[in-house]
Amino acid sequence: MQTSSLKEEIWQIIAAIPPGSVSTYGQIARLAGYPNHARYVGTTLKNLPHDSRLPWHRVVNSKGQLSFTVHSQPWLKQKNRLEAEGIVFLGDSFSLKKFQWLN
DNA sequence: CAAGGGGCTGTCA
DNA sequence: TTGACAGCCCCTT
Repeated sequence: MQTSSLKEEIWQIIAAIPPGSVSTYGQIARLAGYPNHARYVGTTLKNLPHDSRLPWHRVVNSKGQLSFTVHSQPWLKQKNRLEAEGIVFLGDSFSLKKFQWLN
């Protein structure tokens, strides 16, 4: 279909992230063909409908940390989902090198 | 039609 | 090593 918007391209890519792996905003933007759109990826996820099935929790920043305020409600939620998939947290972050999605 | 903002990133000190 | 700053582009008012 005519995915006339970057938003849909981004959704497609995120939907392809396998369980137990994570990806960064920059990586997703790059896969979509837009190297400098990392920020937009974040904005797009923020605007996702609540009934969306996208694994948005598998998207983190380049430091191996969650982009929310540490220990905040959404932060904990994302952390829980990741741990449920096998990601092991070391304090407030995890080893990005170890869990990042290799495409 | 024009302006502003955003769940980021990479570089420099 | 950690902290701070500016830049990137698309969508919504």
